Amino acid sequence: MTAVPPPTRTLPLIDHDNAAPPSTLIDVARHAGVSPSTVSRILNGTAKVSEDKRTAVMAAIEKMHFAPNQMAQGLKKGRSMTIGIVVQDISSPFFDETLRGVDDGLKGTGYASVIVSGHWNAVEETERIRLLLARKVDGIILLSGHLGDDTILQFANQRPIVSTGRELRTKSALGFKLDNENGAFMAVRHLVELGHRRIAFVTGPSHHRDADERLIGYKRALAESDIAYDDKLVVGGDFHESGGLLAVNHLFETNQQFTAVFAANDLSAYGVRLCLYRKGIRVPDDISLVGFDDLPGSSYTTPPLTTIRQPLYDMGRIATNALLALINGEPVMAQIPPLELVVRETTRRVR
Amino acid sequence: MTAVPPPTRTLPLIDHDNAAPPSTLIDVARHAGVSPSTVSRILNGTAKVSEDKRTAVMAAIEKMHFAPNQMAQGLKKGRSMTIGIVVQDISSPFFDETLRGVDDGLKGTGYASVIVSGHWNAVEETERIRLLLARKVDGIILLSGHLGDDTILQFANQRPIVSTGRELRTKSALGFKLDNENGAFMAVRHLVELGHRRIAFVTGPSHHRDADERLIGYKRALAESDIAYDDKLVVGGDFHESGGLLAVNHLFETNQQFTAVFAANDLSAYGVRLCLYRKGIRVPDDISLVGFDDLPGSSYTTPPLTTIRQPLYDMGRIATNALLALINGEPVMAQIPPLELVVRETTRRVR
DNA sequence: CTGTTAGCGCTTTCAA
DNA sequence: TTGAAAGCGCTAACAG
Repeated sequence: MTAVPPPTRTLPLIDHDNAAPPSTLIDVARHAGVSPSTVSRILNGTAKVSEDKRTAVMAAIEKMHFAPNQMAQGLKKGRSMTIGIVVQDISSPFFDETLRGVDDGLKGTGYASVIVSGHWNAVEETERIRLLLARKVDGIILLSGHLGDDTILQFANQRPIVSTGRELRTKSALGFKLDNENGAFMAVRHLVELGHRRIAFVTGPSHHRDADERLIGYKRALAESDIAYDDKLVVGGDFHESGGLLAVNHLFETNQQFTAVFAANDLSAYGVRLCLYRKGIRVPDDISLVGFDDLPGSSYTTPPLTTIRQPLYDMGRIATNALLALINGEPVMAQIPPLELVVRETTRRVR
Repeated sequence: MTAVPPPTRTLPLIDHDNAAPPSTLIDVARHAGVSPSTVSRILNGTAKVSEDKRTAVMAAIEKMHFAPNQMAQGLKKGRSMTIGIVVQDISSPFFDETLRGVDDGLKGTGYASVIVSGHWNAVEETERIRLLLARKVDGIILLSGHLGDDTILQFANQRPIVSTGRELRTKSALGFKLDNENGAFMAVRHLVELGHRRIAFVTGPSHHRDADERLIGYKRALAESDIAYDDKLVVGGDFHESGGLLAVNHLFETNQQFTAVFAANDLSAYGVRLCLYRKGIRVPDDISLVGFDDLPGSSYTTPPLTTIRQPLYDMGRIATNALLALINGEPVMAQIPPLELVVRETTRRVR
């Protein structure tokens, strides 16, 4: 027997399976008997390549299950084919709808997205954007951000950014927003037209831009209808169900009289709805209710919710197209659909 | 005047702004008067570095706003610090909760995730996994996948994979599932204990593993309660609200008698609820209703939904921890919490 | 403790 | 049309 010195490292043989060694472009080249550049050219259509070499290469690629290493490609080309998305809440139907739009907008472009959450907080948001930038994302979409325009602009000269919830337009940054004030105006106006005059308002989180604008719209609608503003009818919510429930509870505890409530978003409205149910108050027979957002679930509440529809999905698509345009240095144009009142079954004429 | 030849390329000067040129590690080294390796060592804590050099480097990093290029790092180290998540629906409260768990599990690890959707379809799912692999993700989490175990295993020898909804355990793949059958059993059992004997079942999509198992649980509960199985009480849904609504509608159209309905998931239950509302049937007074999932919204439906709680968030965390362990070659152990019945207000004793 | 050197896997001049 | 060679930004031996 020949004494072969055993390898010094003990490999867990059992672990090997049929582990396919990830093949590289060089492997393919070797296998096909051509140079790496030729393979690259075929992959990218960068130059004309003779038919026989092409087929040889294709065969090798097929056989070796080769797929170019995107990190290497990215490093070389300076493009990661990845965009970053900053949301505020990783699990909220609100952001979901928008993300669906983004996803569809990215379809077929070769781009993938990494989603991070700013958790409704400027510090964390900044942090996350830094991370995305270090990952060399090719662009960033900011959904309902909490940053100042100046900060955005700062970041935007590293990578293009498009942001919802703000007006902005430079060579590398685009922002667009919906008319929250007018949306709220429409909601309250609808209620007024049904004869309501004591209309409560469940606000969003304090200092939240959208929420504040909705409050303004509420006030304006009252003013234009010659209804005196009563701040005891305005009660604090937090854009969540629990906030809405607590808010209306508070209204009852302080003995307010009202025939309708307008909630700053649909989630709050759901909470309001539950509170009313608990008190045995019928919707819309006793009290009318209007939300804001038109979440996918809002057509299936009991009863289906009257609300202001935000074009969430479209915003995702539009933001994506705009970002792609910015990245490619193409002209951007963003035509965003307006808010609209969706009358379902939680509102009715006051008796 | 000296005639200076104009540059051949016309640069859009206006575009330049204060564009900070992304600095590299080499820039930092030069700036601090040390070698690149020293900078790298400081960044990675790979070796001891004298205090003065360290401070010089830190200063340079600070000053130049340097952040290491992750693509270069990744290429070199063979780790992208990115994991891939495959969901089936980019905007569903079901996946959201799980994603939140994943997100929390990743917190502080330096990993980011790219989320892709298989759209409930094996072909697309395979395609997406290929994409993730080409992106050199360090591991993959598969949520409610549609692939066969063999396919998973195949992929798993490129990168570790953990999957929900299947039992699996190799060196590079882990799968775990909840006991859907037992969950359904508990739901129906609860109804039976309340005196119900005519219990309708709204199924999930056909050939969907979880859905099928829930049907089996439904049947078993009936059998063990000596209630004859009546297939006219079992009607097809699709895990969406609309399916639930249509299903119950069908029940009425075919004149079935029943006092309770068990929906294969919460979304279906919402649809059932709406159908009942439209018919003027009270829940739970006239008909009891049980769902499956316990989505975040289910405690705010009207009335709050009795359902089988899936530990969605925990599954996300557990899957993440397991994947991280697989990636690092550590031993994995997954202790998953059980399903449980959450009794809320859509069920009551039959009169 | 620190600098030099050689790549990671790919693309892209530059010549031929 | 095709190959050789340089290099994207970083890390990891290997000397010193």
